[in-house]
Amino acid sequence: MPVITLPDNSQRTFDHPPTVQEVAASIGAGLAKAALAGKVDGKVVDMSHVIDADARLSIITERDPEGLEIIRHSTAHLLAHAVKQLFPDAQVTIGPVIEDGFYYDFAYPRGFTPDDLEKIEQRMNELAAQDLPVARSVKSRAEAIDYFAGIGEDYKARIIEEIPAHDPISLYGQDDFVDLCRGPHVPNTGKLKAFKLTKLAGAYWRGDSRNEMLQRIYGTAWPDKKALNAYLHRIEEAEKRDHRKLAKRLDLFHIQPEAPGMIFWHANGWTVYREIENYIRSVLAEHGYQEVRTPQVVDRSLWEKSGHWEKFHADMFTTSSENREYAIKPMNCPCHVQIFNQGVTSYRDLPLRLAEFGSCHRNEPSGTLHGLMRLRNFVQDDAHIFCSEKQIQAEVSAFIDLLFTVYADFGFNEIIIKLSTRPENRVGDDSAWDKAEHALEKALNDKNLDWDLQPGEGAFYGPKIEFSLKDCLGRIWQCGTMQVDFSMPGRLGAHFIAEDGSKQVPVMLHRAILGSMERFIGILIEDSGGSLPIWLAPLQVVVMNITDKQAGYVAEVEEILRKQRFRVKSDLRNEKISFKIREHTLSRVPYQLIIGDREMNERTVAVRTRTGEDLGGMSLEAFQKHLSADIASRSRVIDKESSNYS
RNA sequence: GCCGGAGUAGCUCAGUCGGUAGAGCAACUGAUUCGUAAUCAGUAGGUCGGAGGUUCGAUUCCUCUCUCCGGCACCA
Repeated sequence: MPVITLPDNSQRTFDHPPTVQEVAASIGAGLAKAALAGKVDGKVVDMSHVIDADARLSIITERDPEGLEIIRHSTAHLLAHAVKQLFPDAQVTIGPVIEDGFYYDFAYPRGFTPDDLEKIEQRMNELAAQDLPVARSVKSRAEAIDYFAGIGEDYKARIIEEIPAHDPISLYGQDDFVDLCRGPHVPNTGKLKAFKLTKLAGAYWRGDSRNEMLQRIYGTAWPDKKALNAYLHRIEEAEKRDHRKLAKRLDLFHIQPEAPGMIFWHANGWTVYREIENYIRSVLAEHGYQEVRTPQVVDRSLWEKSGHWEKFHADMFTTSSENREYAIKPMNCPCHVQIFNQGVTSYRDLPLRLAEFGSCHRNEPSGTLHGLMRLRNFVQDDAHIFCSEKQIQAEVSAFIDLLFTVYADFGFNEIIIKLSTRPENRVGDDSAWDKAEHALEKALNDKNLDWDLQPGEGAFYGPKIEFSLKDCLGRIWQCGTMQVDFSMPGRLGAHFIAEDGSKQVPVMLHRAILGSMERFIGILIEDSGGSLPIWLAPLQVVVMNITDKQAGYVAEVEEILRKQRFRVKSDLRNEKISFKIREHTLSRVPYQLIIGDREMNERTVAVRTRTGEDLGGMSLEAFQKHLSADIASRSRVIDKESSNYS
């Protein structure tokens, strides 16, 4: 009879192969009640699972990560159950667990409405309250297909057809609802105590836009109401950091319908932009790049040679004049090759690093536009490194180091790295792709970085490493990139003379640190909640008087700071000091100087920060020193708590 | 592009038996000169995203369209 070893290494024996439920009950009634599943020799199984051999067992409750995942998965089933009861014509498809929740896709001729969502959630609550037992059963493939086809669940039948023939098909039933599922699931619906349906969306069947669109319902589920409410509160707070909302409050930029996907930068936002651009400029100069500038509008023939016209045509804006057809550049690379072609011929000139803050236009689909994150006109901190094959590894490696240094200056530590390999739609032969993919992979591994592979996601001319950051709601946006391209230089006639006198085609590395200036700024705004680090803050210091008497001294202080190139403004309005402080705190001005009779007479300033800290009185010289040091360190003066707007 | 939702004053929003629109904040004017997150009073401000249609009459009903928001697909 099986010997069960528990996590504390105690052992239990049974006179028959017990279920997980029985073992849990033998340990204690409380645990048996709290149990959601078992982990047998590392594999998560249902409570009803029979243990027929010696095994290590741990009981999973809602406190375990696996337990939470089971709750979410079972809640997805509960959702499908409720939908089938309310809308019998709807067909179920898939319902996986995702970060913080789950979704379920349904095939239904009309879209669900927000009203439907409420009814469905109501029904889910009723079904959970009934504490329905959830039972697992196993069918053969043929039986399962027959079963689902028989009840009109064509999508499920199609899913089963793709499961390898020898795998058993497990079904989970609760009340009148049966779903195909690998499991495991909670033992009964009463375990599902805290969930909420969050949004409705369309989603293509099997994620392919050539297929029909299904109705997706998203939801979130937690062990208890408290955790659910904490999650909802967290999302609410995160939404306040939305860069589009903060842009309005902080007067950074706007977008209007006449120019969808393009930014009208206001003075405040443009100050941030310029600071970042100049910072990158200095970094590039330090690392051996030359900045160049190339045309916006270029004849079609160049795009044909580069391959863009064929592979990227739908994404380009075109225009014509005097019988010539042009494209507004979607990328800078072909233009940089033109500069390379103007002179460089010797291997001694390589690697040649050409950088450009290149303004690119791409005709992105309307549904994709998203504030600063996804635009039709954006500027890349772009550069192309022309080098020999031997130099690739060192260049890629140096770039990765540079990128991490820069990101650290902006305070980003959590960087998501992915390697995207050859797509279906591509130029260049496979041996070139082999080399390019290998070079990138090696660079990542040499640095012991964690990265994920994204097969088929590379650019049409080469594979790429993507460096991504998350926005306030956890959406991932690609920022930096490094791409190895063995094709384009050759297509555009680039070559150099090697040591041995032979004519060779250079390799081209496409790389960007921030990616799109706009997107990076968007992320930065959300990450900082609007409290941009002082070196980027549009306004660094505001000087305020308490009464009209001090106006002269305030103007003097302002003038002194302005002459030193600090971004400073005075606020001489006839308002109470607390009113002014509130306003400038809400607009996230890092330093607020308060000047009353005392400061005026002593020729000092009283310093308050946007986080509400009172630094007390100090001489103007002392403040200037403090300010300079703060700016130079690029340290981030961020208080995420106090950057919440009510 | 596809599915769903939304578009009312500078901002945040109210306004469903269809009868030419309201609030708070901001702005402007006046009073107040007040030391660390909102002083008081008054004034002004809208072709209700745009175009058609139904109607005696449309912010409200219908159609088309633009933009935005959330997803999907695509991508920096």
